[in-house]
Formats: sequence, C-alpha cells, structure tokens
Amino acid sequence: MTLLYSKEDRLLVAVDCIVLGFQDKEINVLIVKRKLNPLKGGRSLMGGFVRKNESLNEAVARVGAGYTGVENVYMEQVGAYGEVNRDPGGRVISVVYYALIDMHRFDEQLKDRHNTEWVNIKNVGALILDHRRFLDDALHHLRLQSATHPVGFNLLPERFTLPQLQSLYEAIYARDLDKRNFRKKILEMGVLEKLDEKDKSSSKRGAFYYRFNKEKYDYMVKNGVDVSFI
Amino acid sequence: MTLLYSKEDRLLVAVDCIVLGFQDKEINVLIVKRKLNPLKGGRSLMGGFVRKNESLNEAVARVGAGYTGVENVYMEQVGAYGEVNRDPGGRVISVVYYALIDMHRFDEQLKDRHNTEWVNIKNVGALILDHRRFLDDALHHLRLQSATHPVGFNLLPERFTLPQLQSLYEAIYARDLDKRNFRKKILEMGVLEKLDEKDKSSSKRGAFYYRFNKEKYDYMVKNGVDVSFI
DNA sequence: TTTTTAAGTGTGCGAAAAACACTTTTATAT
DNA sequence: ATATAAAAGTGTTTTTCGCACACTTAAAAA
Repeated sequence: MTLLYSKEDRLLVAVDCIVLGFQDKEINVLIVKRKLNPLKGGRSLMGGFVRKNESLNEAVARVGAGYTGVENVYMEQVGAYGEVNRDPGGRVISVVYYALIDMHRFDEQLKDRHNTEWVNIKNVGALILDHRRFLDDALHHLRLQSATHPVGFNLLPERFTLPQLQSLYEAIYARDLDKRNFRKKILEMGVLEKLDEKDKSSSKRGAFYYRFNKEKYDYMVKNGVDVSFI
Repeated sequence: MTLLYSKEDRLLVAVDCIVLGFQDKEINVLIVKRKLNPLKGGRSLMGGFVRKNESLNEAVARVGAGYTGVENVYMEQVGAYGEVNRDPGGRVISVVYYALIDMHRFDEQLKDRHNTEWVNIKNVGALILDHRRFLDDALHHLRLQSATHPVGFNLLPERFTLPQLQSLYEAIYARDLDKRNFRKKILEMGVLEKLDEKDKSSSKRGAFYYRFNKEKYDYMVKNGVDVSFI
C-alpha cells in the first residue's frame, strides 16, 4: 500500500503558525528568535515540520501550543507556499496558518523559554525568509474573514465590553469606526448577550460586559439569516 | 546545506488542479478517470506529485497543461489538505488549485488520451477521496473572488457579448441577475470596450462583442479607484 | 458639590442596490 | 411584401443601507 507512490519525490513540509493576540487596542503577533540554522537568531514566525503521522491541523496545533501553552485555538489556513528556493536550509513546502488567541490565556513562562515576544503588528518590520509575506497575507485574510464571520471574538476574553469590541475591529481594519453606527449594527445582529456586570477598569462609569452567543449565531446561519459582520 | 533538516520526515506533496470552463451558460469541470491505483478508474480531479525541483505553481501548471494543452492559465490556490489518511495510497499532502480556461482553447485530442470529460458542475456527483470537497471549496472560493476581482473573463474568449457575460455570472452565483442592472453596473465600471462586430450565433439581431481592458483595470486599481464586481 | 472622563443614545441624508416593462433589430416563415 | 418570433437593448422609481453627526448620563475623584 505504501509502495504505490514509491517513485515520487518526497519533500519537507512545514507549518508556520502566526499567533495573533489583542491587548490595549492593538493587535500583536508573537515573534520568535529562531533557534536553528540557517538564519539562527533571526526574527521569525513559529514553525515546525509536519510529521508522518500527524495531519496539518495537528501539526500546527502542536507548534502553536508549544509556544503559547494554549490549546483548542481558532485557526485559519492562509495558504501553501512552495517556491523551490524559499528556504536556504532545504526544499520546504510551508503551509501557513494564523491562530487567534485570548492573550490572557498565554503562558508567560514560555516567553523566556522560547525567546518570543509580542509585537504590535504596526511595528513588526522585517522577518526571515518569506515570513513577512506570510504575515501580510494572513492579516489580509483576517480582514476579509472578519467582515463576514464572527472571528474577532476569539481574540477577546469570554466577557468583553462594546468599547473593547469596537477597538478590536478598529485595529483589524486599521481605521476608526463611528461608535453609534458600530453599536447599532452589532447589537441589531442579535448575537450578543448583555450581562449585568460592568467593567470599571477603563472608565468611572464602567461599561457593560457582553458575551457572544455562538449557539444563536450558528442557528441563524443554519436557517439562512445572513449575519454579516461590521 | 541540504543536511540541515535531515532528521525530519519527508512527505509526498501533490497538486490537484480543478479545471473549469464555461459553455452554453454552464460552468463545467474537467473530470478524469483515474489511471493509477488505488481507486483506478474512479472519477477524479487532475493531480500529480510535486517534484523536488519545481515550485507548487510550476507543478500545477504542468499537470493542468498536460490534461488540457493550454498554457499560461489563470490559477488560484484553494488550500492545502493534509489529513493523515486522506489517500489510501500513502501519506500525501495535497495542495489544491483551480484553473479558469477558455474552453475553446482546450485540446480535444487530449480528451481520449487521458479519459477526461467536461461535466456540468451541477451534475458532478461523487468523486474519489476528498476531491468532492476540493471542488466545493474551489467553487466557493471562485464566488468570493468573482465578487471582487475580474476573474470571470478568463473563462471567456477574448471577445464576448454582454448576454454571455451575464450568463457566466449567473452560472457562477447560481442565480438570475437583472439584465438592466447587470449591464448598467458592468458598463459603468469602464473596463469593457465595445467592438463594432456582432455575434449573430444566438439571436437574429445579434449582440455586440466586447473586450475586457485589463490595462485600464490595472491602472484603476493602482490609482485607488475601487472596481468591485457584480 | 463640582469636575472629569468615558459610556451610551437617535436621526436625517445621500448613494447604491433592486425592482420593474417596453422598444428595437433582423432572420425566417408565410 | 408582410407578419412573426426571439433575443438585444434601454431608464426610472423605490427601497435599503451606509455614513455623518452631538448631546446626555453615570460615577469616581478632587
């Protein structure tokens, strides 16, 4: 069975995991100082090779969890990159994903261990190989995805306020949004639950917490109600 | 240099090429009777393995041209699929693309040689492995892409009529469009050139030929004019 | 009790999308 | 020559949606 394709070339397949988080009105990406040659010490995304007995999804979840300590994370595939000489270390096909995590769940201890740091996406600068392109493509994908699907909530804690949510979308789209229009539209969709408690950390008055009702959203989608996002 | 990653597993990497064409108001996909085991004789998309010294793009162009005789084809990547057991013939990562071709350029002689046939996308039915999912994902991608980019023209000859173009978009979106609204919108964009000649093949009156002016479109995009499609 | 600061709230206008039906052209049939 | 048939071509009205816009409220701190 495993000999059927025996004459074909076999290649290294890597996954690269772009870990994104949101804090203080900014989107941040986890950047690592690369541990191996070539380009040891260079600023890099988190990558790893796909093993014979794991799927792409399993591989990227493994790599992501290794650097963040967070499991069961929302991920999207950006695409596969396969130029012959994209990696001077060898012929490597790279499949790129981005992961959206709640930064509060990030395991800070892993930061020193792996030499990672959170960098505001506005200030990332150059990265090794074609990683800068991976990041740009991922952010482009995220913007498209955010406009039609409720993916942003994965970057927030379970309970969040409307000002927080607005600043998240402002960070994703890199432009200011009108407060009244934003609130009107997001509340009209009917997938946010207002809670009784307030977050007082950023104002005297405090802002009510909300929660995303995924069950209701899924139900609406299943029944053909079109729920387009912001 | 090539020994740097020597301990890592190497995998088979395939490209699958979904060849789409348009004729008689219908979108068709090229389906092949598979030549090799396993699943020899099954209804399949066109695939091939990526060689050590070719990029993904080169591989898929090679595979596509082998079955259609058409080169320099518009292609889009759909994604990479990497479940461990997706192919009973071995551990294969598949990177899926779709190609949009003008069916008039298709080399009919290759049809018999490779046992291919054009099938209306409405009547494709079951395919081997996860190819049915590849096709569904590709069509989804094509719909999104068509709404924002002028990709449909790749499915038409250089000269086409507005009724043809409309029926193409109707096929892509699988719904009827209003003739007046369609024509108004597409002409207002200012990227179609009306020619003097008429196509008389489908009506007594005849319909004027048009041509897509890619240079003008690119110029408009470069200068920030947003040209959204239908 | 005054001040400060962010949270919260409603309306009106303009542009774009969607609905809608008749006229024109011309080959073919009578 | 005239009638017919069949698809191409053409504008206007209505509706919807996005976008601009400014004041009030709550509550801690001074």
